[in-house]
Amino acid sequence: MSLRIALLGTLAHHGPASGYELAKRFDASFNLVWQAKHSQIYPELARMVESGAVTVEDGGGGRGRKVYTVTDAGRDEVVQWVTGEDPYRNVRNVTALRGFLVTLLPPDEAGAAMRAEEARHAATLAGLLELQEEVDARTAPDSPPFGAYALDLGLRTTRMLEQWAADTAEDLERRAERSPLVRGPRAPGSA
Amino acid sequence: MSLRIALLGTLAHHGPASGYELAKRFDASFNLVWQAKHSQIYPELARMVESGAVTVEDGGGGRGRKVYTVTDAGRDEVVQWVTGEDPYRNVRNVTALRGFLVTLLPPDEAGAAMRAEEARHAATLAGLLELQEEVDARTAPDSPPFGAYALDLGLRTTRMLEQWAADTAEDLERRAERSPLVRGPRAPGSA
DNA sequence: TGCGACATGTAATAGGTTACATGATTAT
DNA sequence: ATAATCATGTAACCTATTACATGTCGCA
Repeated sequence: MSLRIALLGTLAHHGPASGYELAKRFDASFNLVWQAKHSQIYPELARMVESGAVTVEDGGGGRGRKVYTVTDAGRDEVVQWVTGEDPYRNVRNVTALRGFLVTLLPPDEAGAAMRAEEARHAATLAGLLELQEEVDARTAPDSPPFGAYALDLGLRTTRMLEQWAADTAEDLERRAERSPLVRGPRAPGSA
Repeated sequence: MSLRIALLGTLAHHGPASGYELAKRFDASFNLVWQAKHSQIYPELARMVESGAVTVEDGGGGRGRKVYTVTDAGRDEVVQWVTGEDPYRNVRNVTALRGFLVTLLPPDEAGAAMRAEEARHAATLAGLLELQEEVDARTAPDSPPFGAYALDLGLRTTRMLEQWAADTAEDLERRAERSPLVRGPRAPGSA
């Protein structure tokens, strides 16, 4: 259901677009937030035309370009979704799974695994900061914060993940140093 | 593929269990990290028996209880996965989507939506803290940090989300103050 | 005897990825 | 000409959720 919202939302933000353009947007800037392949997008657009959330026009060019525009009903759907309560609760947290399973390794190997995790997040952070600079450069200072909140969230998330990996690695390293027998305080950051 | 790892991991942590017990674990403490219904777990267990990652024994009781145990090969698979590089990159971030779409609302409504988001995260945090206390109470101080790193990550994530929602709400409220005349909910195609 | 917890499965459907298939336009 | 990009679609397959279906055991 949320792919539909994501599509309607981007159409509302950036104006009418073709399925192809939407697919590219999901591959690029929107990639932090949501992902979708064209094979998923095209049928969804067809369904949305059927239900009246968008309209189609022939946009000429290529092999018959189709341009989609949000209707008032579609816009309403988005507003309803943003305002409404969360029906969401699907967690598939690979990082947490790793953090959970890392205790199956001997402490020194576990520490190394977490250092690798830390490095991955550091690399992601660098990429995001670059993206932010790029966005900042071509955005007027007074313009509305389209996408800026999501980018901010991405940065915060990555920094948090990096810090967690570092702290967890440190804890594991302390355990490895102290003795081959596992002992000691619980995870860092526990209040 | 990761459901398999999650199952093998819990079997390695807590020892042999039935599909029913695993399903309950996914419903309770493991819920922060991963989710799975029994209808997904039973077939996966059958597949794992076939590939030799686990073994089955008849556990008697009920209507033919089956107890599953990890093999060395299964344990190896988990270690390989934890140690290995990430092939993961599937983002379906409902919170970020909300943050992205909230700019479609007039500033005051957007601020209210973000305050609601903040409250949701605050409630989650309260639940997690309760869980942590509960876990602490029945865990010996010397025991290894099984699951503690994942719980720590859950707490950090929720705190970060709550803070982000609060900061975003504040920003939106500032903007609403500055331009008290409500613009329509339609964003006229950015430019 | 009837309910709730224990226990296992299948079927239908929805959501998502990879691979297959086609064709026009533009730049080298 | 031929490769890249624009452009749209379908099919096969995997993953995940909801609903259906069955049966045992213990307890009130």
